[in-house]
Amino acid sequence: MESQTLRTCLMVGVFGIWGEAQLGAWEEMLFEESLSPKATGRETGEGCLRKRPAAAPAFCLVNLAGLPFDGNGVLEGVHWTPPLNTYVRSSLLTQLTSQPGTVAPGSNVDRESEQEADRAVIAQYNSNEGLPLAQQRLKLPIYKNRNHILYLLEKCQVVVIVAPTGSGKTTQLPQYLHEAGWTADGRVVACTQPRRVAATTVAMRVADEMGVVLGQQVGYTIRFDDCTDSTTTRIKYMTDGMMFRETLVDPLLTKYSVIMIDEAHERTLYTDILVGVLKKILKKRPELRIIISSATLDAEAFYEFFNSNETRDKEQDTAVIMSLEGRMFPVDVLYLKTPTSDYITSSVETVFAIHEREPLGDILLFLTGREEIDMAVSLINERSAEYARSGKQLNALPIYGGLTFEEQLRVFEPAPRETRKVVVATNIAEASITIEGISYVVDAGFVKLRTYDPRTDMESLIIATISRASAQQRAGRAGRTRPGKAFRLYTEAAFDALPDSSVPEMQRSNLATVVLQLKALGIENVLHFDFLSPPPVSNFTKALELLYSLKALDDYGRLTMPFGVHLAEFPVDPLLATMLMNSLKLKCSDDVITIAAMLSVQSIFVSPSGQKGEAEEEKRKFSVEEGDHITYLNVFTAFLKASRSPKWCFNHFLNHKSLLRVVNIRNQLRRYLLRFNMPLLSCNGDIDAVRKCIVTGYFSHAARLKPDGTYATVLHDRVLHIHPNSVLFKRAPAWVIYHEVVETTKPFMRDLTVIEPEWLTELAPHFYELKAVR
DNA sequence: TTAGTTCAC
Repeated sequence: MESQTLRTCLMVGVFGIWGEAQLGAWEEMLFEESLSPKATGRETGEGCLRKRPAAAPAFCLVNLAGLPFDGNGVLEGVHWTPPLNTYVRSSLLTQLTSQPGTVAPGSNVDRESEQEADRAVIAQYNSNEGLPLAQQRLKLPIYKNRNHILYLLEKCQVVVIVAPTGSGKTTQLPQYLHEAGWTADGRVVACTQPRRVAATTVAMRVADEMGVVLGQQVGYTIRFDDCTDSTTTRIKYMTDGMMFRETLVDPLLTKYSVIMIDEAHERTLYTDILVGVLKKILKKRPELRIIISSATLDAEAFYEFFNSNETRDKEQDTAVIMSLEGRMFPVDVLYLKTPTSDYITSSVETVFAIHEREPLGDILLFLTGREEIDMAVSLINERSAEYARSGKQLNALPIYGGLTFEEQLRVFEPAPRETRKVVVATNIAEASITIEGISYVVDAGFVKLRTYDPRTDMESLIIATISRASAQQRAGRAGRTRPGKAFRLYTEAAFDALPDSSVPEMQRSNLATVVLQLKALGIENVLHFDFLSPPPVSNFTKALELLYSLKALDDYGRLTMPFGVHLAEFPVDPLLATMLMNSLKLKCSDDVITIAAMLSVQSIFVSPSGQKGEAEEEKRKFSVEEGDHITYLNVFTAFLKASRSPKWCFNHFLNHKSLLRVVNIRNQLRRYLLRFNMPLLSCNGDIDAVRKCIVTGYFSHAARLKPDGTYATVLHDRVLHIHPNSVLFKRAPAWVIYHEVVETTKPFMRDLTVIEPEWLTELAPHFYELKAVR
């Protein structure tokens, strides 16, 4: 039935009357913390994240063309003296003065580069390679601090270690702890990493150094890959997400004697949650030791967060900061004398200026996204043709997350003789991957950042200025193998005005998962949870409302049994998990886990530049008018029918690795359903059952077509557009539900399914009601 | 007409 003829529209039910006052009342009534009875009283910082205007020209115009660098032109040389607090500065100074002798073995694995953990590790330079491992260990900068660190750990519950990349902290500290007896009596030393690749490669390195089999005394745990032995493993590397998962099983993490949170300065979501949870655990387990390892800033914040000494006697501090030197070569930093308004042009000019004036060495250029990178790459390569006769060519190569693994690999190949390599990268080259041979860094000073607006539940990608910590990290990329130079496309004054560090992910995220998992951990009063940087209250309000509407929380804000408890266990987004939980009723669990797994993986469809037309054509073969979710179902079914063939994927412009990952995730989700006593049921062609099941999770993400061709959300009447990647892009269904909204140039709905409006009131009567318009 | 980067046994 045509919905408009019903003369009805859908109205928001329950949540129209919900305000923050109501929530406040909730809070007083019922939340009680199970781990620690003491509320902190810490204020939550609402509005911590301010949106910056897109592509904000922080600088005004200057033309760099052909101007020399050294003193008499636009760029002036400034030695690297970042305005840091004293202990960090002292460590940096040692770093600068330390002899550029060798590359620490630890640094090889500190920041490995790879797209998937199952791929071969990219080989990196290690001038100590000829030495036996034991001797290499003694050469590390951290070695001379070994006993001091161990002493501090005896004395204090928390040691904050400030150590730059290459100090050896990640590989050495857990070994020192093991040697010093912290792993006696079956106890385990753990070290968490923000990235899967780091966890696996560091574990391999350490197993090597200790001469043991990986998975025995030394192991790692990441999603889908537990390479540990419950009885023999003493040193365990793991992702921070996995460590948090462990708290759900063993809230006091009793088997660990020391937990090291590595790369804490990155302030990822899970790092921040863990830090808060660990603070609680410390109160219950005075014998537990925590090492927070941070590359640069933030050390003071961690120290203050953990130090529970209320006297003025420093001797009674429960936390201490210790700084270590790194093993890096000096990097000269040069700033623009006057700002630029066009950082892309400026960056290209700078690349050529380096090429003409500086000795051999590759260049790494940081921009914000694919569009900018592709433009810069073609500008550089075009102009480089002019150098063809002189034999001194430039070869520009792009790298960003959206490229296939093979395309990414190209930046690791050494440039041909007489050619200088220019790697044009997103933030991916700041921490995730390391390219050897880089001597010059050009830093435009911007990054694309995800932000979250709780009012509309929308995420946006905005271009923002980087932090000083980021700028420093980027500059450091020039000094990995020999002294280098960093050219910052902003003034020194602009650098000084940058924030110390970027806003932690925790403060710019949808908190539904965080709230759900904290509650599963027994922390009822999530608003008063002791966060290192508390998120805005409105983000919590939104998350609590959402979980209530999914029926994961009851009227008292407690997890419902068993629904909410199961929801928290699923390693997927709560909306997705709800869809899975409801799939039994609608008899389509077998199909819905496929869809959930497909949505958990990015870039199923491949669209190589130059073959866009063919790729579109192939995609159309799988497309159905019901929308993207059912299209994904088609793709996966066809993939299985084609026996998971890589060639078949290649021919149909599908990402084989992504689809294999889907198989993996799908199996994992299936295990969860079976554990919850939910048998796998196939819809047997009843696609409507699948669509309805999607609605049971995503009813709040409903939108309807307006006469002008745009869409409006049912909830807030927000204007939305169909994302160009959607199979529904050129169609105009009257009612849709969407998986997510991403605001780039416009607010786009990504991953859509066509629905009947009646389904909303049928499947979510607590949320929607029908109301006559006239 | 479009894409920062991660993570979850």
